[in-house]
Amino acid sequence: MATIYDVSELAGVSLATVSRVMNKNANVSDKTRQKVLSAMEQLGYRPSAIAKGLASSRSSSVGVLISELHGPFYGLMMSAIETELREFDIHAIIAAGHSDAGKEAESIEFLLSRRCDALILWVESVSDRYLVDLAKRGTPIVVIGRKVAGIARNCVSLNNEEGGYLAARYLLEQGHRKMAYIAGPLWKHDVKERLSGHKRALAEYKVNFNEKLLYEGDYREEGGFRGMSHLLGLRNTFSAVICANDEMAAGAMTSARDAGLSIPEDLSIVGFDNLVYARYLYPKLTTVNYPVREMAQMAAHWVLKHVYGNRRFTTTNTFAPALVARDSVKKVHR
Amino acid sequence: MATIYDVSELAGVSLATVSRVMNKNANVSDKTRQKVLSAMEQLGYRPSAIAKGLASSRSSSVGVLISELHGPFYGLMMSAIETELREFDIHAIIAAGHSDAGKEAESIEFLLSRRCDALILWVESVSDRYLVDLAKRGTPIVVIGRKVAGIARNCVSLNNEEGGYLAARYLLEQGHRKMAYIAGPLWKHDVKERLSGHKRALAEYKVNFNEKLLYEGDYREEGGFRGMSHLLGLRNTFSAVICANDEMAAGAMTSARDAGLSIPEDLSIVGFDNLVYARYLYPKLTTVNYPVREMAQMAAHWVLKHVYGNRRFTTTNTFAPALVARDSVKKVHR
DNA sequence: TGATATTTTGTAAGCGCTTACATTCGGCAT
DNA sequence: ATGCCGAATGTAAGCGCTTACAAAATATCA
Repeated sequence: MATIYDVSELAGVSLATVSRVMNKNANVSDKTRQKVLSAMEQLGYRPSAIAKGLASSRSSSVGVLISELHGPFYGLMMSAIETELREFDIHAIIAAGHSDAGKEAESIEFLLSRRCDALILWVESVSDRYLVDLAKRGTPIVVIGRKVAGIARNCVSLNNEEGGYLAARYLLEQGHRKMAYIAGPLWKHDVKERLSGHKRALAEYKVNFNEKLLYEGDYREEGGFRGMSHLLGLRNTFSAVICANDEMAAGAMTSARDAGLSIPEDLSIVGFDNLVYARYLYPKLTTVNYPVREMAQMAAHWVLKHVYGNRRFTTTNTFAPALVARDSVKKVHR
Repeated sequence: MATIYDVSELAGVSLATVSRVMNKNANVSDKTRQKVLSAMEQLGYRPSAIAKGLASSRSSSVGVLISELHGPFYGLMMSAIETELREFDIHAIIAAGHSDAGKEAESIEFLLSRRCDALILWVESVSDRYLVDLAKRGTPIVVIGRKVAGIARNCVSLNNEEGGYLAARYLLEQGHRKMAYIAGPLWKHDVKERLSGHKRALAEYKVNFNEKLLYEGDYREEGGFRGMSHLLGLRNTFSAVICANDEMAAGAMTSARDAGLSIPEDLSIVGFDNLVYARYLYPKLTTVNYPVREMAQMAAHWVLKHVYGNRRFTTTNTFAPALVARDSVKKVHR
């Protein structure tokens, strides 16, 4: 592969000049620029990002850590970040944390060893403390989906509590009083927040929260399926179930149907996230919108602004959820 | 950030020795190794992947190009590749090609400039010729999901024709004779192959292929939705529709239902890919399995074996689809 | 026209590692 | 002691760029 030396030789100029035209930087006369450009062309020259990174201590890459590389939620997030960054020739180096503190930390170290200029992190297991310390280590970080005290300005988060509240309130408004709740893994921050919003709405309507009707799922279809099966096996009755995310809602619907129930006639269901496919489920899922794309873009903009000095962006730290009413909830007359 | 110099100084040894213990290479006495290790520990030293790459002309990274960063299909692929590679401390640098020849080529150049040790490519728009030339440029490549003449040994592909055949034959066996077909973008290789397998099955059963009942979709829910709406508006009748992938099947189901049809009673549907969520659709989708994960792993193994010299892997180039019968097809008695 | 300001170009010293080669160190046979 | 040999360690030359700083070329103006 051709190097900058080859180019400089063929063009009959010095190294520095070639470097200058590459970086469209300084003053280079048109004549030399042309010579260099055509030499590059002839040689099929591609600058080595590696050498460039070493010399400039700028890797033009930002590390992105998410829980999983698959899944509609992270997929969208990743995609949005990549798109924003790519426009500025910044590359996203993507790693998975698998919701495990050890792996999350390991992935972060990995990204750091890659000398990323900044890190965008969706982390669930690592402690607030760890993140605060990390932020001090020099590489700028932005935490997405979580609000960490002490580095709040580096966080882009959703008001999950409000989301949980909205879902429950909607159901209450529709007349439901007995509802089950399929949560995500209870140790996760957002899971707890959604649940507490849920309880707040119940309290507001003076209805009791029934612990028996709470199931701890896994945020995946499978967990929703099992959760619903479990709930249906109970002696308690309920007219609606709230799932802490859409994937579990999909699984729950399948399970309910397997049990012979029809939705929403026999049972109303609400999800959370508003994934693309929520509107292709049957019936179309009523859910709470999680503005992932916007948040991901915001994280990218933060980096573009604070790390790469692009002044055109303004940043916000918190986002609001919103209820999206579709067909999976029936109004009940009491 | 601490460098190798800092470590060597603190440990009181030379650069080379530090490098040796990092690479668990040559003969280093236990005593020195310990000194070095503890110096690293003290300094919180992380070797710079960048400097290492420059010096060794090995980046320990492989470029992965897929069409989109989101979407269940690519997500799974990416995830599987990353998992396999990571185990050997090789990192995947992921880029999106957006099914556009220009962007695909650009992304490839990008990955090349990053000096990836190898490339795993899911490309749809770039020509066979381009790929053959690319393979000659030095960086080893493996093409996934497509069989390119001339570099067949570097390809990991699925027999799409067979998949199309299986879907159609299944429907024929169930007694269906009038079927519609919602294809993907017709310029894509796999789309054409699936369609031709479809036609082969029809021919075998002496059933005419009705061009009117062919709709060109976009491989996404949206396209399936529109395709179904279009087909239902036709004067022709049909008892089943085959969608060239599961996402379109999901959209098609929604549209059919919006039109008041129930599935599979009024209309049978078959998908392709067997995405995770196929079994959470209602009714559970009958589809053709695409062994993405296995294929992705195979691509990773190929690289591990041929590029990084890991002899433990054996490689296969072609994979077979298989029909997964679930609930979206009704048997018709004729 | 000559002196000075301004552009344009070149020189060379890194950036943080790897690695071929040279050197040193012990241990052992003689 | 002497000499040899393999193992352990050190030396130094890159890898392909960037970037002060210096030098040369050109423009500007009295």
